[in-house]
Amino acid sequence: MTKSMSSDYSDSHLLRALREACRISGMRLTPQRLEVYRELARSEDHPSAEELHQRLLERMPSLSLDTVYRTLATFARHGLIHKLDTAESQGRFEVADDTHHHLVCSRCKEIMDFHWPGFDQSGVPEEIAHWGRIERKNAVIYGICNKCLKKDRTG
Amino acid sequence: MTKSMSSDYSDSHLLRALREACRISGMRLTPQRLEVYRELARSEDHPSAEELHQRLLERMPSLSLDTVYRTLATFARHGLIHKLDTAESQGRFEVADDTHHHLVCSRCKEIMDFHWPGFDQSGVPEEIAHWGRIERKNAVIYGICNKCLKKDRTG
DNA sequence: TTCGCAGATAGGAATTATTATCAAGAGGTC
DNA sequence: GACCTCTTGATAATAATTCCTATCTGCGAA
Repeated sequence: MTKSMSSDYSDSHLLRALREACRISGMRLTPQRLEVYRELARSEDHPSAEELHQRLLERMPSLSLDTVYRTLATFARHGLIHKLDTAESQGRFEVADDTHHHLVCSRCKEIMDFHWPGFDQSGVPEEIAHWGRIERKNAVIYGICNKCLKKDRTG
Repeated sequence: MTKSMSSDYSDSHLLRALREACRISGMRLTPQRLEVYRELARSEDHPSAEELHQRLLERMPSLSLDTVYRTLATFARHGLIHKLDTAESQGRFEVADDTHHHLVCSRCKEIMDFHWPGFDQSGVPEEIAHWGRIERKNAVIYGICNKCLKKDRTG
């Protein structure tokens, strides 16, 4: 959807981002990391670690699944990739009472609820108006909470 | 946050919703289900199946973890509760290239990307303006895609 | 260019989360 | 109250993810 043409042009632009991130954060650019990143960048779907591993095995027969997991975690930590937020998660639950949204601290992982009537009342973008029957919509906001920010400063 | 006072009043209103859902869908109202629901309703946090099970063991020492899992799945199927959508999921990934959002078919589970500049450009509600440093926000829309709707009609 | 080492990898084993199986038990309708 | 079917508990099985450790390597310093 998003990256409808992963041309050489856009590939290299993503690879530049990767190199840049490595340089800045001191993260090493290993062949494994490069390949994981390229495979993910060229994927039109939203693969799991397992799926990426399968796809990469042809090119890198010795690549271990664990490395894929670790690499993805590393990339996510540096903001190069996102883990999707779409339930079927490793379950956390709440009663479906009033509609609200979630604020997640990416440091301490605490989840806070908040209300957002403006969002609730807005429709959905034209682009998806004819996709099917819409049932509900939910916003998730990520950041770092004051508690964790303070720890940074003092600790 | 949301249910700041789980008073008897609001408890009973939720329990009514549960009874009603049971009546409509033919789902049986067992003591286990009642307790799982009540415990979740009174929880201020967002417990996992494991956590709920722990909390309930005091009251129902013979309650099995499996039952908690099954009950939560049943409730979710009937829309009585939600599984949260906040990453730390059972990983699906994508490169953090352009910002986009996700459309999930609750029937076939397919995930589609879409763009929503109006949402991207809107700020965040006053309520959370001082929570900490906001890094990004993401919308997830649930529904049933045309493909699945069509299957319903023909199949 | 070469060297050294902190950080990265492979491979398998261990954990953790979740589901399936199945016999026994209990809602709810008549 | 009896019956039928859906649920439960216990245990086993599977899936997803992380740990362990010996070995290797990217890359900054010399």
